[in-house]
Amino acid sequence: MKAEAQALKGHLDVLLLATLEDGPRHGYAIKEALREGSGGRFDLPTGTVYPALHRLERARLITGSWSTVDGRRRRSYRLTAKGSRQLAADRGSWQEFATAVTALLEHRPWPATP
Amino acid sequence: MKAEAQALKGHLDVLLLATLEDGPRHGYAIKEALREGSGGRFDLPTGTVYPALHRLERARLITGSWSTVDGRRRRSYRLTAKGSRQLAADRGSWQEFATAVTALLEHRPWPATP
DNA sequence: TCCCATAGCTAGGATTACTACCTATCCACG
DNA sequence: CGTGGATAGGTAGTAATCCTAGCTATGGGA
Repeated sequence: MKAEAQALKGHLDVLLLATLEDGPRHGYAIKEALREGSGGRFDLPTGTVYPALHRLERARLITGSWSTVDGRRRRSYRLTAKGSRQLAADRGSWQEFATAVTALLEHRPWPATP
Repeated sequence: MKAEAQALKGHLDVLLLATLEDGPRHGYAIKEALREGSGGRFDLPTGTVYPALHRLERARLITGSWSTVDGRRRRSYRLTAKGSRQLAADRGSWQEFATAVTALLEHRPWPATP
């Protein structure tokens, strides 16, 4: 059993959607954006990224199109309308989730302070 | 496929350990502590809680002992020394993780602010 | 009387991210 | 020239996690 495995814990999809928010990117660029945007913490193997993109495409949250740049084929992805809505919703969920976990870990009562 | 499924996303173990930080609790009480401490957000089914406790016990992060209160048998758990160390480490990991995700979702450059 | 809260449990399934592997191009360096 | 690294895409199979669905049992209140 590995120690650092499963580092993304179900939040990969939001992160992928978020990297596409300011315009289309291809898979490898998305991977790099996550690595750089997280200070190197999320340096994901391609075996994590590509299947996830396929999953998002099947769910119609993103759409991809092939192109060729410098002899290398690329698949560029962009957010669909559904994907944008999902991203907004997931952002909210993350906030809630993070607040709840932090509250429990910091031993604070839930912010219901009347 | 369910929408709200998999709500814990790999962070269940830290939360369980955290509820035991201020003293021993039995499984059901742990479940209630999580529910109340999260404002109802983490209302976990027992099929999530009990197997997780067994997992933590196998890993020697907690130890359990049987007792009987009001004719009901209980298994009380408490943190081991290893569990305490793990909790401290996991708290740090959570902070890092949450910071990274938030940075990416908020489109901020990584906190390298000079 | 009957159901709810309390208290414990398991089996099996769905989902997820990972490891390990593969192909191919372009470019820098020796 | 040729080799390795960065770029760019991919798959198969596995481990881990949390969930659903089901089970047993007690005590107390409607």
